[in-house]
This record gives sequence, C-alpha cells and structure tokens, in this order.
Amino acid sequence: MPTFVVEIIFFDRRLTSYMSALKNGCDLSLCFLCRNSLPGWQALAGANRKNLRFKKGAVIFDEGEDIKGMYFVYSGIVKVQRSWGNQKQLILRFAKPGDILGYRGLGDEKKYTISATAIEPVTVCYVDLNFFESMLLINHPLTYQLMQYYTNELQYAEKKMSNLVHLSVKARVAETLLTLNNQFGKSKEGNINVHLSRQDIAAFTGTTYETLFRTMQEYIRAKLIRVSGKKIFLLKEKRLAELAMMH
Amino acid sequence: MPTFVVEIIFFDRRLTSYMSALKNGCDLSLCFLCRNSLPGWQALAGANRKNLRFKKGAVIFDEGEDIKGMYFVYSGIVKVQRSWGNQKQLILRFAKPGDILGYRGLGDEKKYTISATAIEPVTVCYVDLNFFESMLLINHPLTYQLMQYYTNELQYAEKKMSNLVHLSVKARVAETLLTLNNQFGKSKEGNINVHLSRQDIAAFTGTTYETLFRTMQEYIRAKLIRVSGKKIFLLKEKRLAELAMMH
DNA sequence: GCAAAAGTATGATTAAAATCATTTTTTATT
DNA sequence: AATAAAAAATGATTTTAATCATACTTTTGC
Repeated sequence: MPTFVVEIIFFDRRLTSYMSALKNGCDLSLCFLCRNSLPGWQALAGANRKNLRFKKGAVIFDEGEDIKGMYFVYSGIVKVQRSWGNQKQLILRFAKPGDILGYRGLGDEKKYTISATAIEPVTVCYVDLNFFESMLLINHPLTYQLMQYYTNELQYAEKKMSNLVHLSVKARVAETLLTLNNQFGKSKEGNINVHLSRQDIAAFTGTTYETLFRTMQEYIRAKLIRVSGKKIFLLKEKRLAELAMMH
Repeated sequence: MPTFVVEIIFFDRRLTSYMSALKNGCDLSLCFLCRNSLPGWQALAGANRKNLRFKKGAVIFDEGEDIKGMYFVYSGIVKVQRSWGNQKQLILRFAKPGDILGYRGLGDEKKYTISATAIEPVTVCYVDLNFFESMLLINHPLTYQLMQYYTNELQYAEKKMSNLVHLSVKARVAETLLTLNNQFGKSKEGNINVHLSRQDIAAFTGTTYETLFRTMQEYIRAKLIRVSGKKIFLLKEKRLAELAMMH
C-alpha cells in the first residue's frame, strides 16, 4: 500500500522515524521536485537527482557562492538567512520537508544572496541547475507549482517585512513563537517541536539576543510561556496572539 | 515595423510619450500578460482583458478586498503597500509598466493582503482571475515567466527585509534614494524621475516622516543631494552608496 | 476663489531597543 | 575526562529613532 504511506507523509511531513528508514533518500513522492513531476518525468527526475546529507550545523550553501543547483528538502530543518557584517544574521524562513532551497534570480550574477544551514540533520534531493531548467521547460505542472510556491513565499515575506517595521520587538517575539508553533507543531510533551538556539530565535525575530532573552523572560514571568532548555511551551496562545497584534 | 517599436519599449518601458498615443490602451506587446503570451494565445488574452484607467491617488485594490483578477501595469506608477492600524504604511515596492499587481496566495482566503494605489495616472490591463488561471494552465511560457518574475520579487523582498533589520535609518535613506534613482532613472534636468511625497519616501524607507525629513536635511547640508520641491538630485552617488552600506 | 485637507518643516521629549560588559552554564572536540 | 568554544543569563549605559506638539505652505475639491 504505497499510496497509504504517501498520505501519511503528506499529513505529517516531519515523520522522522519513517524518514530514517529511507536509507536511499527520497522515494520520489516527498520532495517538491519529485512530487510535482508527471509520472513520465519522475523517472528522469529520479535519475538526475542526487541525495545529499548534511549534519547539524552544516552549511548547504553560503552567500556569495555560485549557484549550481537546486535543493529540495525531504527531511530535517534548514534555516535560510542573510548576514550583515559577519556577526548579524536575519533568518528569513525555515525550510522543512517539501520546501525548496536555492532559487536563482534573473540577474547576471548567479550567486546566492542567502545562505542555508541545517539546524538538525538534513537530507535533500539535489539537481543540477541546467537539468532543473530543462525540467521547467518540459514539465509544466512543475513550473506551475513552483510559481504558486513562490507566490506564497512572497506573501509570507511581505507580511514579515511589514511586521519588522510596524511591530515592537515584544509583539514580534509573540508572533515568532506562534509562527514556530504553527510551522513545527507540538511534540507529544506539548512543546514547540523544534530545537532552536536563542540566538536563532532572535535572528528569526529580527532582534538581538539580549532583547529576545528579556522579552522571553517577561513572557515566562507573565506565565504566557514555559521554557525548559530548548523546549518552549505556549501556555496562553490567545494572549500571545493579542500581543502579536499590538504595537 | 512593429518589431522595432517593441524593441524600443523594452529598452525604456516608461516611454510615456508613446504611451499616451495608445488611446485604446495596451497594444498587446507591453504588459506582462500580453508580452508573454504566444501569438496564438495573444488574441485570446486581448479579447479577455479590460483596459482600466486610474487617476493619481486612486486605489486599484485595497487590503481585505476579495481578489477578483490580475492587473498588468502598462503606464504610470503604482505604490504597493501594507498598512498597519490605519495610519502607518510600508511601501513594499513600486510597480511600473510591465509589472504585475495582485497575485493570489494559495490560502483559502482569496483576499488582498496588500493594497495598490496609483501615484500618477495609471493604465492597466485587467483580467479576471479565472481566465488568468486558465491562461496559466495552457500558456506555458507565461507560467514560466511569471515564476521567474516572482523569483526576482522574492530576492528583492529578502534584501529589503535584511536592510530593515540591519541598517540604520540613515543608511536606509541613502539606499532608498539610490533605489529610486535606479528604478526611475533621471529626467533631462537630472533629478530622479518620479514625484513622491516625503510621506511616501518615508513609507518606502520604513521610517517616520519626521526621521526621513531630518535625514534628508542632513544629506542636503552635506551636499550629497539637492532638493527642489519634489525633485531630488543626487549629487554624490558614490558617497551615498558608501553610506547605504554602513550601519 | 475659498476652504479644507494634505503635505512640509522643525523643536522638544520620550521610549525602545541596541550595545557593552561580565558571569555562568552547556555543549562539542580531542 | 579535559578543555575549548558556544550559548545563556543579566545588569548598566548609550543611542537611535519614534512620538508629540505646533506652525506654515501648497494642493485640491466644491
């Protein structure tokens, strides 16, 4: 019953126990590329993809590097960020199984303007850029889906941008916590199902470590959240949602 | 020699003298939709598009409204913004001839999350969303181009986001001036070829009117720019570029 | 042509968040 | 297990930019 398995993966894409069983990587039904390839092209995609593994902390690609291919996440979590100087980072988004890394712009410069780093062990489908371009020209549903995918990313980016300008750090931290909860869900224990450093949470919020820390302390004191190491429990989501809408 | 005309338009899409001659609107070679339609589909696109005119200040669509169609700018300039409260705005980008307004997200909610306002008289090609969806499914080069277009927008948005977090207002104002110069070019007189209120420049920079004003005064005093009404002259672009890179 | 509304200009004050400095704890690495 | 390196935790200080207040000027609608 392979169809059944696929359904489960779609329902909870972070089914890591299942993932680890996939010793040979993507089964052609999970990553964006394979998922959106017509049966005829799927074999072609399968033949031209490479399965790559990255351990926690490994840089998948870095700002300034030449763009050579596309990465399709099928297990683990990746942070996508832009740096400034060499200390300050802004995490633009997190990529989970099913997400895409490393689109190229139209500019002449085929260099990454962002970097991608595994924040837990990650496996990806990788395809060469030339192959991918060819795929896009012949595999129309793929192009259509990709267009839709970017549309969504764009809306997400616009919202985030507006938040950065209009909301206080306090509101943004509340927003961050709810977003993480939304994106990663809760573990059995009830904490947000991802382990991030405070540094990374700060970088995702667009603030400094110190300010993030203080704001979180404030929320802990107010019993809106509970924290134990890297486990974060949201105790009053409703109240956090209110705070996320105030200046 | 219609091909020749098309070439000229591609070279300088704001050839407004040519535009005003187009009494009946888009000639099927300018707006994104028509430009990227194969000859066979172009007639179809032509038959299903409406030409709409908006005067200066007119709202093309507003946040919260139902998404009903797509807009393709072929003359004039549009500001695309997100509001907060009902006073604060962030201008995400400006749309010029050839640009697209109003993509929809995948969510169930088919509502605009941004608004578009003409900042000078604007004409657009408008097509119904259903028609556009059909177009995307049959007209593959259009889908491909659209995907590329969004890719670029995304890169632009990511850069802007990073700037908002990492750069001071002073740097961002310098950046804004260079961006405007880049996007709109210089008039014969030498000023940036667009008339924006200080309010809008502030909203594009992601700051308040007062702070923008003071920063511009500082640049005027330092003889980096010269201002006469809404005409802005960049006197030392190199220095501005340096400032745009400093914290 | 006049009134109302936008937009421009500028000083004074406040508040928010970054920066700096230092200690403690946890996590990797050899 | 030892040691180095990150990450976490906080207090104190400084800086930046938002907010508030008010006057003046230019557009624009009736």
